[in-house]
Amino acid sequence: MKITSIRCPDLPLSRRIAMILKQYHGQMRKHIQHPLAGKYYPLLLRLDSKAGHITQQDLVEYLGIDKTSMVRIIDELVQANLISRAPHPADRRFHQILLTDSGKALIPEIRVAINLVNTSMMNGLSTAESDQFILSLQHIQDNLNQLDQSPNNDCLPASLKVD
Amino acid sequence: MKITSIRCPDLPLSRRIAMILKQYHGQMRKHIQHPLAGKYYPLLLRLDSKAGHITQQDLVEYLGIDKTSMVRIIDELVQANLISRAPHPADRRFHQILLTDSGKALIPEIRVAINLVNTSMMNGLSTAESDQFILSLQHIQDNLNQLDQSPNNDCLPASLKVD
DNA sequence: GTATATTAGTTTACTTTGCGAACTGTTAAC
DNA sequence: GTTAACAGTTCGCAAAGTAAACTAATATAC
Repeated sequence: MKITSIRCPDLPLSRRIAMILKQYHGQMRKHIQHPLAGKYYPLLLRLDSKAGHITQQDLVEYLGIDKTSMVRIIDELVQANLISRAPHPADRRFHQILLTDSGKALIPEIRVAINLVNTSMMNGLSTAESDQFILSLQHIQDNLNQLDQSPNNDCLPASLKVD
Repeated sequence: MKITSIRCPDLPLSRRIAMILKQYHGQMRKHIQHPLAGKYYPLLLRLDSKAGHITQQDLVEYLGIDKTSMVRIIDELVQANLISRAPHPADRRFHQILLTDSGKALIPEIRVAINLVNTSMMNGLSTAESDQFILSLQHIQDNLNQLDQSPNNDCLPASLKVD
């Protein structure tokens, strides 16, 4: 894949965001040696920060992916010996998902990669601007989540919607 | 899907962007009647704005998707009578992709939906803030594109992986 | 001018991913 | 104890990306 990055001033917002996301993932994969870690670093980070109190369902909600896909991912990571399933002491329906030592060993590299990619992509923005950018992102996410939850007069012909 | 939007202050940037993108697409689909238009509105918009001078390869580069997927999408849209393939007068390898009248008829609704979703998601941000947000997005995209193009061994924390 | 290489688009086959439905095992509600 | 709800699994399907081989048309080299 060589193409990319024709200057497109009239790019719709969603296209721009999608391209950013794609590039971001590509950069992360480039800067993390272990291919599974490059692919599933948000999951591994989550396991690291919430050590021992994460179930598959938690991950499904946190990562916003399908539970059947989650089973596949967990299987893959277990087989690669990066994580393990353990029975939950209080409720045997749950599986605790835990980082193995090999998994934990990957965390520092992941954090380095995130810092590198984040600072690279913010290059040229002032700290005030990049801070504001993050805040706006959170704000936008909140707005969209609210839209999603409101019963939402599906498709009003034109500009009738609440907001 | 009921879950979503657990407050995750430590959400990695890529996750946050991915969730925004997902929600955005969902909103667009909700506000555009025609399911194909809801799915492929960036393509249709592109055809509208560059009327008559777009080939499949152009769209592949613009949208950043695979050329075999592009064939499928074009086939689907042709069959739905929203676009048509026409031979290029100067070079018969090219196919001009054109909006049909039915396709053109969808454009206003798409523009309304984009305006609606964009303003909804920017709700609560000042105009200065949302302007700055768009600028930052463009800046970030440029930064990531440059990273992608440079041969890039920036920081090899571990063993040198050229690519 | 002919041979070769390149390009746009297509086809085929493979893989990945998400999703719905049905299933097991476990806990909660009554 | 029966029933409902939930976590996780399995299966089958559909959508979407990828890679390789292919056709047709054009460009380049000689």
